[in-house]
Amino acid sequence: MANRSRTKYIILGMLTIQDMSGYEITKAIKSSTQFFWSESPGQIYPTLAQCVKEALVFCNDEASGKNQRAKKTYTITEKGREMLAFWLEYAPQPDVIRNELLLKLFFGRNGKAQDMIYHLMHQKKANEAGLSFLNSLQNKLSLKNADSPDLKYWLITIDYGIKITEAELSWCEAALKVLEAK
Amino acid sequence: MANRSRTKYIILGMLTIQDMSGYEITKAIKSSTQFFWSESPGQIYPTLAQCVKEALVFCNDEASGKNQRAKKTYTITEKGREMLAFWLEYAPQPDVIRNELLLKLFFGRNGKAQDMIYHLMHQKKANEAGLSFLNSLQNKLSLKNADSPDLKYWLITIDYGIKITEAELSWCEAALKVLEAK
DNA sequence: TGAGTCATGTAATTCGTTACATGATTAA
DNA sequence: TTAATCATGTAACGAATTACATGACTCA
Repeated sequence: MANRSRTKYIILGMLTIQDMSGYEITKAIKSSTQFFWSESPGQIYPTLAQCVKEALVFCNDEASGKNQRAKKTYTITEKGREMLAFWLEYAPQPDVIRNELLLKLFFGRNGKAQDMIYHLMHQKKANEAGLSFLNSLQNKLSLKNADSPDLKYWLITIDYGIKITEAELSWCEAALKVLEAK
Repeated sequence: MANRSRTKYIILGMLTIQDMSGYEITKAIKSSTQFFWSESPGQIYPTLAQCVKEALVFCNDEASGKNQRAKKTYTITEKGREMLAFWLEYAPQPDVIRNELLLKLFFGRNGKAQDMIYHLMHQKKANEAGLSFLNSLQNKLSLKNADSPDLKYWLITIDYGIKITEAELSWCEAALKVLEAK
């Protein structure tokens, strides 16, 4: 089943916010969607080139003779907007879920309880850091984009991050209690 | 960076519970770890063969002359147990997180609000079903494995599922309120 | 006798990451 | 001047899924 990749759509989506270069798209993903969607640069650049070929985006080619590695920015085309809208209509496909911490815990009795406790403490700290990142992101976004039609949707995704991280944190604490008892 | 696959470890782990065939391992994964770890049969069989080659598991070969497709069961070896224990010590590696529902919502203003509401309602139903599955799994496991040293760990993973699903459910409801409010 | 499930395995293909190569610009 | 970051891109590789091929057993 070909074409299951959604790199194309995150690129198109990012370009609805503003014109960007491949590098900027990569950075934008890292700073805003990282907690529910990630992409590597080695995926972004070829897909971007493919989007140009399909006329979904337009390349504002600044390639002067001198600088071969000049920054190129991309603009989404009408066709690109249509493709994005079309994709949005369809039911999201369930993604592979893989959580190595859970897998280790599931087989935990074959290892040292102390190691499991250590893994959980590490996870707890990561959750605490994640929570403070999400809270500051929430504030920053709300202030900077008060008038943006995107804001409502962005806040929904951040709310997801916060609720899930809080739940994970409370699970960590409960699990630690179970393993530390006795 | 080779050998990042953890299929080997889930196979070894499953074989610490009891001897199983490849088919049974696949089924066991589907019925117990599916909500945090999945594997496809096309991954299980070759990895199982590899484990035999590395002497991590032993094949109880019932291959009589007649039935070429007889069920083969596998037993974990001492070396396999060591390998599993070794893996358990190490900090879990962060796995790729991909949530297409979130990605669609993030770019939601480029689509119809009604579609986003529909996607969320679908997710809400899936969470409700998941919750009832996890609750019955919790009961079944507790009764059937009351004396098993694995039980404590298994319940921790189920508790994760329940807490996360509940959080997702409450997020769905909150998000629906935001989007349905005019 | 036909459907469904039990059961094992392979091949093709896709997806995506990592590592590398290259070079410009900027701030200490 | 040198380290960091900005910036684009390719090649090699690995992981994993899907689809397919094969065939036995069981139950209605």
